[in-house]
Amino acid sequence: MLDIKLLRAQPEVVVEQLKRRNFELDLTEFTKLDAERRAALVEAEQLKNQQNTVSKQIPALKKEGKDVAPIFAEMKELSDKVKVLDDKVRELDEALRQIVLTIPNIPNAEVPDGNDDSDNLEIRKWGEPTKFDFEAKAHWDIGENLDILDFGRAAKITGSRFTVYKGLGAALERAIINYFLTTHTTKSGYTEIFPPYMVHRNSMVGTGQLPKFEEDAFKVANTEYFLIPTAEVPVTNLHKDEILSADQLPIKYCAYSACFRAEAGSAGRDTRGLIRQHQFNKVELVKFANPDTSYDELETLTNDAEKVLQGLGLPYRVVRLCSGDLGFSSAMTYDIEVWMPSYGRYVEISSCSNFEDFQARRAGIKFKRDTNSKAEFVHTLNGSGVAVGRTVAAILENYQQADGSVKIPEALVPFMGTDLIK
RNA sequence: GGAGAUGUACCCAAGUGGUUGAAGGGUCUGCACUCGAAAUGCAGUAGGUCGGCUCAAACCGGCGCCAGAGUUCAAAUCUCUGCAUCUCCGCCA
Repeated sequence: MLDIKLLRAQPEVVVEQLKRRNFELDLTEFTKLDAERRAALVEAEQLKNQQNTVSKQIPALKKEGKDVAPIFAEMKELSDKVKVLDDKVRELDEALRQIVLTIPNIPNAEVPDGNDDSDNLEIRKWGEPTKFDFEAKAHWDIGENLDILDFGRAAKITGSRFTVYKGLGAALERAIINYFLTTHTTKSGYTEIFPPYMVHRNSMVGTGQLPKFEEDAFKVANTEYFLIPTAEVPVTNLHKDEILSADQLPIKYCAYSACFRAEAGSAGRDTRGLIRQHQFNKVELVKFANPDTSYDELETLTNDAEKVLQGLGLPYRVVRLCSGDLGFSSAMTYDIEVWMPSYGRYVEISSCSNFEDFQARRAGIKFKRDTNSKAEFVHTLNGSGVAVGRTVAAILENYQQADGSVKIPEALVPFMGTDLIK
């Protein structure tokens, strides 16, 4: 959520900044409602002040035996007026909130201008795209040939965009989760969280999935709960409505969770294999940072995510998303893209973002520089560290052998108990 | 799922309709005393949020006793709904 004071004071600046992400912001309705709200609020507050003043005198007047009936009649009128005005303010508040909640974050100045992912800026590359002296297969074929992935039976028991992992396939998924969490907690200083997989509406609003993108989420029938699309939602909301102290920052959490996405609007895209599923596993990194250093924290967070890909020996590159490709809540995002031989290109495996105070304002997450200073919003950051299913896909494809077997990256062998799937 | 109880500030806790601007402790902070600390004394410890006036601060006002709705001239206090916690029962991994 943007600062309402900024929308008031410099609307033209906000409109200009949001054009960079191809978002046309029309503030006429906002400005009108905001002025109405303040007028009604000031009037209501003046009347309430009058109510309070008179109410305080009533016990004394009663004691003196004065007739208070005429005063009560007057106060009744006042009270009715206040009720009308309060209702009006409440309605306007809600209307304004709905407007502000659907305005995306302002891109950071360092974000390159652009329309879509073709305008993203490559920052660095690690490793070289894998070369094969035989005809390389796609991971869905490798997985089915080795009898470790079963898309057909997953479709039978649930539907499309689900996968059954079997045998060493299931073991590989589990080993990767374990390797990621172990690395982040022991090498990079993150505290592990295991969160609920369902959250209420307010949490989804706090991180920015709602109200705008409800169609992307799974809502649990007969409840007001949503299946989490990422551990970002419960983990960021851990500190909702809290005031932290500066010496706690940065707070660094990592969390494994299953993630659930409706994938509305992506019909026909990535229909084969593990790339785009309704349910997938992910280890997420989340930081709560002092605004002064949040961009340094974004760099280290991205590096922490890269670390696990380096450990697995998977070639990747890091791109800075252009303004048009930026997510709703983000001020700046680095995507980490792993080399996927079947696609013949790099494919997103992690998205690391600084949301600045956009989520913190929605969720009420603040900190104090010291005991006497005013509470300020923290900056929140997160990134995948990294997507597990896509890692399985990348390992199957990049480590496949001519005989159809797949070597296990050395770092995973202790977690797998074997160095080969055949 | 059933029955009962509870929800007041950083913590404990008083408060059954009006001068509550929420008692009293604890904690913490400052000051005094002290070489320093402890003890003691004094002071502060309701922050936050939304507004007004402002470059800003100061100042002034609205809200605030889990959340929301209601009754009333007036609600921490009465009523309803929801949420959370605790105890017991049922069920269950």
